[in-house]
Amino acid sequence: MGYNFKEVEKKWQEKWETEGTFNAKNDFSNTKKWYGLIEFPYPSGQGLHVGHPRSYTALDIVARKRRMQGYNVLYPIGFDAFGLPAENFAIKNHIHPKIITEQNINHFRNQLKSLGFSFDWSREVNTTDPDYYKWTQWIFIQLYKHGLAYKATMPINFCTGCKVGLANEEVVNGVCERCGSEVIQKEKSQWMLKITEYAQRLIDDLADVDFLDKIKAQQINWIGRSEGAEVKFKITESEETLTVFTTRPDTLFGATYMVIAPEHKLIDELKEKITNMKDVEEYKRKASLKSDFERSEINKDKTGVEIKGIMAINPLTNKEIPIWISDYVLSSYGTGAIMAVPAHDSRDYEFATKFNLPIIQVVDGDCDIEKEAFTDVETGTMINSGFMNGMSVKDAKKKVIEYLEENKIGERKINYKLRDWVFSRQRYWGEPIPMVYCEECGWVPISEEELPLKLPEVKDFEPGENGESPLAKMTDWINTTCPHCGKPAKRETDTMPQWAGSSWYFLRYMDAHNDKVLASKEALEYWSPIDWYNGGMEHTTLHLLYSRFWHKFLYDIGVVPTKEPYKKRTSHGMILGTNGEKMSKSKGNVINPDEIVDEFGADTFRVYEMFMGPFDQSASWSMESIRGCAKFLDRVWNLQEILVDGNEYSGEAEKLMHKSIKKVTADIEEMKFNTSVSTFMTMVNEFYKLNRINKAEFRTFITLLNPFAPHITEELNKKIGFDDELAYCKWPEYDEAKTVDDEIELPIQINGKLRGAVNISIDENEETIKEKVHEAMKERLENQNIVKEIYVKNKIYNIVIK
RNA sequence: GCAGAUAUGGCGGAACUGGUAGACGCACAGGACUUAAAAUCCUGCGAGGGUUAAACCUCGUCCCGGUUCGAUUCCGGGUAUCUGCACCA
Repeated sequence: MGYNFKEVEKKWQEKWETEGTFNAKNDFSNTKKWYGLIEFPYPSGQGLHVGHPRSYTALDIVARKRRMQGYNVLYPIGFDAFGLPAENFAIKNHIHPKIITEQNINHFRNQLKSLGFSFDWSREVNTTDPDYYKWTQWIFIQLYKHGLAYKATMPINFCTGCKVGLANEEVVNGVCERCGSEVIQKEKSQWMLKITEYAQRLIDDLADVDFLDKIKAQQINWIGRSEGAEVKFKITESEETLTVFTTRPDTLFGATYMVIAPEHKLIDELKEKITNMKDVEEYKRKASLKSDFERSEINKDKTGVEIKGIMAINPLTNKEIPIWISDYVLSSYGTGAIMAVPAHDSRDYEFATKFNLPIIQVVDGDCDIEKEAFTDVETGTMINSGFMNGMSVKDAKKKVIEYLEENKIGERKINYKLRDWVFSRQRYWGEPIPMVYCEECGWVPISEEELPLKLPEVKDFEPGENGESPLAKMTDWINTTCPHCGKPAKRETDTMPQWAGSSWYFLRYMDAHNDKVLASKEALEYWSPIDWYNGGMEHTTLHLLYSRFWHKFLYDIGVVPTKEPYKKRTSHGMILGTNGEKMSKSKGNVINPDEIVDEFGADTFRVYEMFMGPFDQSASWSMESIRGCAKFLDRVWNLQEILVDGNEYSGEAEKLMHKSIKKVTADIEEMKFNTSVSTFMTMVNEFYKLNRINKAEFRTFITLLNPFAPHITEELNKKIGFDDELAYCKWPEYDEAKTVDDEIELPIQINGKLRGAVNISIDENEETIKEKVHEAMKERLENQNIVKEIYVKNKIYNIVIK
């Protein structure tokens, strides 16, 4: 009789659901708690992607193992449901995004349930639910009250055809994805969050968490701390100064020109004095067409215009040097202006060579300055640098900063690449920003009792004409009174970015239905911090940083008990199409998880996704390989046919059992799920070779396999006569002494090449091994001069001959 | 461009802290069962040479170089591919 996965999986899923088997217990007295978190999905119209279950299965395995180890486990799920696709669908089809979102969520929920994850569905959250975003808005108000939210003028992508603001994603090769018109950068007043104030702490506190090293590196590089100095340059014919940030103040004597970003305010301030304003304006216009990314990408061919009529003065040499405008300098980094030292910076070198600007070498070292810039900071010696001549770069740096500070022309400065977070979106489908503008009082947050500030019902989701949110057309909603003085006032019409809801969702899971606070103190104290967070490598910069920032803020104001939200963070690789490319509708290589579950069942699906390759690396889908996993589970099912009695491991299987328990127990912690599955396969092969498996061995085997394939193992457990369920049974233990072989085959090498092997008992005396080895290698060693013999205990015996 | 990662048979991959490269699975080939096919079971399976068969030999973990008795693993220099780049999530 074959294994009927359809019947069995349905039976167990229904049982788990009606009994709430996997719901976390609100018993805060159990001190062993474990909180596992996966990134909640965006419920797209395409349904679940086969990539989602890779992460969910992995932590599901850990969660199930933890339950067996006696932990009170919280493994929640929810939906990050605000976002562009639903809104764009709404515009096209005139359906409210709320309706589409609801449909999509229902679809996702069913798909997730069909895979047998041990989620606690009683705590499901949905970021678009007013009961949820009430608290997103509440956090924003706290940020505002603490001076971390402010208004600033920032550029948005603006489509000259549709007259609307666009997301970066909607800009393809500089034109609008929809209408093909030119996209320009347009200045707009937007809400900003001061994440830069937390930059140093976001770096420092990484020391206290267990994130993969590569994730820490990504975070640190993204924040981009660099030490250097700010230097003020005087401008001729003017009282203005031009301040630059540089990491190489030691090369100040070699600064032969300045470059400012096209958006730099100096241009406006000195436009009376600039004699070639036309050229400058034209260059600015062209630059506004490019994003920062394009600007740094296309730096092979540098462009720029000299600003005529004004010069800067090098504060050390007192020489006048020209000021240029170029888009390789970004307004968003540092001060938006640089001092160019072409001899010691390769971008400046390229620019100077192209425009014939002077190159003065100030650091001497092993390099031909005629050919390229000398950028090494370790070996050089200062030249052409007045009071710094003869110093090392390191000493010169120190000296020049002292000099700058003494003479009040500059100071030591730490700069971060990290920029403040642009928090406004000119969109409908997002959390309304709970702020009101009053002519008298300025920006005022709405009263917290009024939260949630619900999205008004609108019919038309088209964005407003001047890059404004669709809410700008809702005059009834906009007009309100000032919470402060009571006079007529207007609401903010921009909404929050999708990042908002996902920056704190993990807190809501701890106490999902609380209507007084975002989560109770007891729940926060008990469940914090998240013990293990797994998600995609593509989220390791932005989402991770944003949520850490919010968490730190909530810690500062006493809402949460820990500095960091996540104790441990790991990442999974992407699942690619069968052709090795990213799955996408247009490429026609999308695998639908429903079809896989229908054909093979959830257990096979889960086992396959764990077996397909190293968890942290991308893997291509293979329809052939998944059949191998289905076959494996059939073989597991058929083990019943060779089942014999026995309450203890039999002698012939004992080593296998202890070794396998050890391997799987460790593999799960290290996320080496693929080798766990290999271990299961090897076990099954061994049982068939022995042509018997006893009850004790069977029970251990299905317990180990249960987190991977929960349905079939629960069913087998019943079939072989156990009354309990594996979900909360005890995780198997192993005896270290029984995991080692008594006898091993010791490989023998001659000059590092494998030449044979001898059987030895474990930890055998070196003398007798030597005898055995020499006996075995007798012919090869005849008339040879033995130079050296190396024995690595129980590993290898190497003889070096000459 | 900047940042992070990856590279091993026909394919996915395994190999603990530098110690028998290729576990496990797929594909393929041969055999058993069957009237036949599917399913299942058994055997083989890096390349080249060698042998009736074996033994055995040489090469082989992206490329070039180094350290070492010994390198997929460590070091230096390259190449290729993947991911992110702030309004996709």
